[in-house]
Amino acid sequence: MAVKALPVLRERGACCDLPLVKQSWANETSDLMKSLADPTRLTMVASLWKSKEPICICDFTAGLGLSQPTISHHMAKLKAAGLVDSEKRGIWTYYSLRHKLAPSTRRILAQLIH
Amino acid sequence: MAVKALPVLRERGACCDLPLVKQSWANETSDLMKSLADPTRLTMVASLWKSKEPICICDFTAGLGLSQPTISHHMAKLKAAGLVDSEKRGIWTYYSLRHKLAPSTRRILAQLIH
DNA sequence: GACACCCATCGATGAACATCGATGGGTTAT
DNA sequence: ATAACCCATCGATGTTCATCGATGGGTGTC
Repeated sequence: MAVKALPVLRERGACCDLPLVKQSWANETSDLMKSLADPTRLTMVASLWKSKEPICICDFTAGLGLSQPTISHHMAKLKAAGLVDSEKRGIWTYYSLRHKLAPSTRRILAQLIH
Repeated sequence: MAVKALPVLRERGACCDLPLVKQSWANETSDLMKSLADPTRLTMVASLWKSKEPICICDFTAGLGLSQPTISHHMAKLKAAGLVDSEKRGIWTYYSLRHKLAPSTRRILAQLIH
């Protein structure tokens, strides 16, 4: 117990420099994460990503075992996040991945889904 | 208004086939997204990612303007998600990105942060 | 030993979210 | 026109989450 080479300063914020990250980036990215932080929405996005063909809400209600308002609610969140487009074909409203998706967002989804 | 060629089926789940995604994947991935769905935690992870040097909690409290319990709480979530390691050096507890991070998780973070 | 300090945990509070039932607009078939 | 059907919105409810203050265990310093 003779030699000690550990930092023993006792002032807050004096032990190292914290590289503060730009706040706008953190806010925007956390919004994207929030929209994907749900198994139902993740399954929706992954299905749309893989199918490359629009899918209507009625199929999600049948496939996921949730009520139609719930599915619609999740879709509204994905749409608010700019991840999906909606298109009305005859009776049904079809959803698909947004065409003009930001390249960074597309790369994130590519890593997420597979 | 003579010819119409639109799909007019009227049964749920009859218009297309939904490729159901494996549930375990959705649950695990949504857990990861949840741990990242917060500006404070995102800033923490990004700072650790860039610094490549352990950072102590006291610096986060000073740099982010939050109370120490709040920072500790967020760190506990990141640790529960397997994203960070903690190491005690003298007085302070230092946090760093987990060494044995899954390659897929590492790729996701790489796309997220820059 | 006595004190100062860092950090994790607990309890409480207020906000945000997921889910559902019910309602209503819009469209197609009879 | 009437009925049937898809979908979005609204209200309500139970749950989860973020934040803080207070407490307590460790660990150095005097």
